[in-house]
Amino acid sequence: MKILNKKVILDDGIFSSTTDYQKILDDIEQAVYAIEYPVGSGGFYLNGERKGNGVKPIKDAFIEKLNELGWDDERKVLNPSIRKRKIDSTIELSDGRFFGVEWETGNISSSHRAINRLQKGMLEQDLAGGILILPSREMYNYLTDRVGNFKELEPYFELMSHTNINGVLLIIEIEHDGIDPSVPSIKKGTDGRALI
Amino acid sequence: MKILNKKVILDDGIFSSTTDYQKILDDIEQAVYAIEYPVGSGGFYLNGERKGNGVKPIKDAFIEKLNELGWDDERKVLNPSIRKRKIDSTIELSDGRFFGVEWETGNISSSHRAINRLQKGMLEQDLAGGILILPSREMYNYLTDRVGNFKELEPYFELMSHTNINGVLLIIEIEHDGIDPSVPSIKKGTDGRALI
DNA sequence: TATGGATCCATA
DNA sequence: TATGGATCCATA
Repeated sequence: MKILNKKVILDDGIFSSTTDYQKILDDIEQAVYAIEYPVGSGGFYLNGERKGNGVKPIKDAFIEKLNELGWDDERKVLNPSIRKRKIDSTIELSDGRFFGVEWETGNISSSHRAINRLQKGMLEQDLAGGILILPSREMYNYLTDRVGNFKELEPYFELMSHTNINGVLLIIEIEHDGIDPSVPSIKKGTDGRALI
Repeated sequence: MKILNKKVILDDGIFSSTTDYQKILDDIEQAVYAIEYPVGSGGFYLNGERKGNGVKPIKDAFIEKLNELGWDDERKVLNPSIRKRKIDSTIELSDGRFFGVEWETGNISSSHRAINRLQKGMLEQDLAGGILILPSREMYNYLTDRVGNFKELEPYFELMSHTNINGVLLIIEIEHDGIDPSVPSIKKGTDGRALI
């Protein structure tokens, strides 16, 4: 899997200048690039059937990879305030706050909620920042109809930036490495481990 | 149908002091209270089956009533900029701007998008304000699972207020008048006219 | 019971 | 093709 774009929605320049933040970006890149399909292919290939691939296994693979890098998925996290926020994956920072990542697999409308969930955590000082990861519109063509995608959320980026909430908020656009008609469709319920 | 609550999310005190705004609130109240089920009962009664009632006919009845009061549903509106915004119902103001109303019937996550849609219109100066109408949690119990409801959006109200966008933004909580096991369930696809 | 999601539909 | 919706599922 590859990263096409990292769009900065909010950045007050403070947390983004820390080494904690650099480590977070490294982890995210590593986890995205680690997602393989088929396993061992050295890349992420979809079979080209439009609306033909389920999204959950891809997300599971990413979250599992972050777990390996020391992050906590929403079931692992112990801090009560963070646990209630039900953020896909979080990591604790040197100052006791957290950083949250959402990998969007629901309907595009739930991408609006995901951004709100991250901004709410920032506004309430639990989060130093957050990242929402979305498929490109090109990748979206091969996934479950109406799932969140970068292009469809783009018209709202300016609105989402129009606030004085402190911290860093990014939206990262990802994409498959190519189409390969010989690979099977990714089905709903497939074990995410199979994609790392 | 009755109104339980009018929550002010944004109000800069300017548009909210106009007679245009008073007329808008009157129209909304009139349209909500005009929704009857069964027709002629003088109220809005649900049959008490949990998750048993479709929401579209209720919305259709409300939008049709606003049309009668001079508002434009998303298919009627002619102004190109407003038309693109796909707001459920709008009305043109004395100053050439518009006011928008969304009656939420989709998933709760789409209520986040509906608020963003209204705030975007306000930020871009097309709208002087907007209203989102949501069922109470009590009413939600009898509607399609996971539809937008006031209580579930409430934790986000403070975040939604945390911006300096000009104009008025309200969230109105509505509720049925009572339960009557003798009335039929409201089914998907039922003509909204039947509920006015 | 509460909340995030996953999926497919309708219409311009 | 693009966008808002409508519905039901999974899990804590």
